[in-house]
Order: sequence, then structure tokens, then C-alpha cells
Amino acid sequence: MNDPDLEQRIFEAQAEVCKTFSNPWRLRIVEALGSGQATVSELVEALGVRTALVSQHLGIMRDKGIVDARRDGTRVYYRLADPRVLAACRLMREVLLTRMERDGAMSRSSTQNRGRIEVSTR
Amino acid sequence: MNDPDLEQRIFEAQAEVCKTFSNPWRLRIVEALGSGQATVSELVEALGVRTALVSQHLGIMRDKGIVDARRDGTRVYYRLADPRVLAACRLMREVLLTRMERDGAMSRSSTQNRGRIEVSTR
DNA sequence: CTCTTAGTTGCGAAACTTCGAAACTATCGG
DNA sequence: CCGATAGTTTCGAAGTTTCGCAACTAAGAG
Repeated sequence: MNDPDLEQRIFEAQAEVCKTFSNPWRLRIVEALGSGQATVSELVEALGVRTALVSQHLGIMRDKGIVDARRDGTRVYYRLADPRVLAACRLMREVLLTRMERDGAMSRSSTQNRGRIEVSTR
Repeated sequence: MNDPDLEQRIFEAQAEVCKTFSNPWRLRIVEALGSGQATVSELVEALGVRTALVSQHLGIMRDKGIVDARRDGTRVYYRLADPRVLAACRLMREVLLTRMERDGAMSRSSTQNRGRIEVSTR
């Protein structure tokens, strides 16, 4: 129990999940599915992107188990497999917005050194 | 205010942040930095990966503003720029583990159709 | 069976990511 | 200045992702 490799495999699986969220269209799909379900054409309409592309992204998310699909006649309804992914995505977005605000403030101040290594003055 | 393009740019920026977490070593670094700070060599020791590679990954996270670096003598100390990223990563991992458990249960049952589109029986 | 609507899939070029190897920089002790 | 230790950067080959395009399947209407 508690294999050193199991831990590594969990982090690899998590990296795969994060890869799924590394695309703006997929993030918008997650957000659009936040309030219930939607068909492919509703998503096409909401995002303003070609059908094939939306379907490709949905296919990727289906394969990774992020969304579930249900066909009803000619339509296919998609929904989030686990509502917590929305929460995780939103938390990440909040962090981002905080940073964006801070960076905006930074550019108006003089202490600008993002991405550089600070040196402890001792 | 509330530009249709601003929204898109926020999702693009978020996708960039998620890209940062799309690598198992970077996730392990985030986890290792969860309880305070660490030097590059401490991270090298903890992850069992070459120094250059750890430094490359830290550089990527520094550029994206995920971690902050502070040099003290020959050592460089890294820490998370915002503790909420740890929470977001952990929430994502929980979702993942739930899915892994569910999938484990699925393989022991007969209804196995992950990644396929269910058809509504009507 | 045919047509239409709704969605999926395969292909391929361009762009991007990963990681090892080697060269480089920074700081300190002597 | 020299050498040692700690970390960073550059390069490049191998692999992966993105997205348009075109061909395909699935279901219902007539």
C-alpha cells in the first residue's frame, strides 16, 4: 500500500485532467454546462465556433470522463459528469483574476519584476 | 464594460494557467510547495528528477506567476504565489480519485460504456 | 428510399511541449 | 582570482495538440 509509483501515476492522471482544461473552448464548454445540460448546437451557438470543432472538444472531454452524453433523437445532450469540476475551474479563474488585478496595479507602480528572481537583501 | 472579447481573453488566460498544471512534475512541485517554501535542491531530492529539469519547470511557473522565487546566497527559495492554487489542484485531484473509484467499480459491473454516447430509451 | 438536420470522425499541416545534454551565471570561501 | 556549489539557460529531436476540411453516421420526416 502507498506505492511510490501509485503517487506518480495519480499526478500523471491529474496532469491529463488539467490538459483537458488547457483550451479556452473546453473551458467555455465547462462553464456553459455549469447550469444544466446543452446540445451540441446550443454550444455551437453560445461559443460561435464550427460544429465539428465543438464536437471534437466534447469528444475529448467524453473520453476523459469530464462530460456525459445522451442522445435523444437527432440531438445529443451533454452535461458535466461531476459538478465539482466547475468549482475547481472557477476557483482557478478567481486566482487568475486576482493576479490580473495585482499585475494591473503593478504596472502603475515602480516595483515591477515579475518572472525575475528576487534577491534577499541581508 | 463586459466586452465579448474580454471574456474570451480571460478563458485564454485560464487555459494558460491550466497548461501549467498539465505536467506531473509541476503538479508535484505545487504539492511540495504546499507546506511553505523549498529550494531547488530540496525539490530535486523530493521528486528524484535532474536539477535542470526542476529548474525549467520552476521557470515556467515563475513566468506564469504561479510561484515566487527568492535568492539567498547560492540557494533559491520558491513558494506558491497564491495558496488557492493548491486548493484548486487538490479539488481537481479529489474529482479524479472519485472517478477512479467509480471506474474501478464499473469494471466489476456489467454496464460499461465510458466514452460512448448513451441513447435515451423512449 | 431519399432528404434533411444533427453530430461525429479521420486526415494532415502548423504550432507547441517535453526533456536530455551541454554550456552558462551567481555566490561564497579561501 | 580560483574552485566549488547551486541553479539557469539554450538547443534540438521526438512527441503531442490544435483546427480546418471533407467524409461519414444517426435519426426522423415525407
